[in-house]
Amino acid sequence: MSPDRRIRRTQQALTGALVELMLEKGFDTLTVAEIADRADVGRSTFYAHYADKEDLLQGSLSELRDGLRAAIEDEAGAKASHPALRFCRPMAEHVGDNRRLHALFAGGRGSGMVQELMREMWADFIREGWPGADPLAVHAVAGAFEATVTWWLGTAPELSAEQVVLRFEALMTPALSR
Amino acid sequence: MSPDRRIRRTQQALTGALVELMLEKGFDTLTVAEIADRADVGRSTFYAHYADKEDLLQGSLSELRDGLRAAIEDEAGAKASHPALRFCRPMAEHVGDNRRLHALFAGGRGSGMVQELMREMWADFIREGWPGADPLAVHAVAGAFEATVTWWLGTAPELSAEQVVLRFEALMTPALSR
DNA sequence: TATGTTCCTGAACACTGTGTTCGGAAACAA
DNA sequence: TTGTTTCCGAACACAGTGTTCAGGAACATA
Repeated sequence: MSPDRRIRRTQQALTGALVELMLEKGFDTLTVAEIADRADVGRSTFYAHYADKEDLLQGSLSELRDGLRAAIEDEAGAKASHPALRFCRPMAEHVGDNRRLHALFAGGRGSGMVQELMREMWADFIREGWPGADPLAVHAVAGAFEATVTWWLGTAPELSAEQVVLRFEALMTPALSR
Repeated sequence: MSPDRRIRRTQQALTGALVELMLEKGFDTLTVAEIADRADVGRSTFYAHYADKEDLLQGSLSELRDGLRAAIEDEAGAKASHPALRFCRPMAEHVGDNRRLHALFAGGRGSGMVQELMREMWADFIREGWPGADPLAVHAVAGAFEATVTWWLGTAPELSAEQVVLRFEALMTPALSR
């Protein structure tokens, strides 16, 4: 991709350090010096590549997003009680397998921006499985799912992904098939 | 309430300035100096009353919350398709009448903390109208409502509160009455 | 392998915002 | 009036940001 290997090295190190540190202490309290240190990169080098923390996050996010989307679409053939909810099961399983990561996304620790992007992504998934959907319904379902995940990870972590999916589908299916 | 009038004056001025400024430019970019200036209060005085921005917000929030709750409970007798949704109509009307305020709450501009508290408050309302409710369902409905309001104010502001309520109730009622 | 370009580095700098301290002036309750 | 409490503003130390620059290292190319 990148012509110069040094650029690739540096950027990979920085995004890697960002993810590591976000898992350890969230995004808001992170400093640029901290990220550069962890990446073993000079602080001035950071600014040669990114304008600020948010800029780096933005860049890293599309990667994470693509990875997530791939992980979901692997199991896209799954059956669901309503096509709009096809995303639920693979997504819930991904959440269950990467709880710390998703706690960052769903909870408030991910800098707002992450949260917004995740919600938008969920809305996309719903739209894909549900052509011609009412936009109000799409956002309502996305919000319901996000809140459910947040509640799951924060308050009822003993539940399995399967249990959450079943209860969520049982709740939302009647709303969608009217 | 307060023994000393100066304390009351100062704290009222500060919370007032906070709300004003939050409406103008959100919470995150606010500085303590800015708040103190707007309140016409010395910066050191600010720190004599509050540890930091968040502390002041916390204090102001319970007021706002109480005001909101009162505004809702005035119209608590309203009919709804399901008791758990009784909060929707008065809340949506309050949102419609105070769009700038709620755009702060629902959107990401309110510092995360606000957002969390609002969601918790919505969950409370739902629980009150729906004793013995499944906690997953409560959070799902609260999340759905929050996302709906965010979508409304951000993407479809031309809708009236009445329209939003009708569509939201039509969507969620089948989910709740099973 | 030699050459010219590009990138990385570390230190320095100016700047903004934070939170604390303190002595004198003003407002307060009694 | 008197003694207490609060307010003020200026000063201070500190942490983080974003920029600049000169020298050295890594690179692509021929």
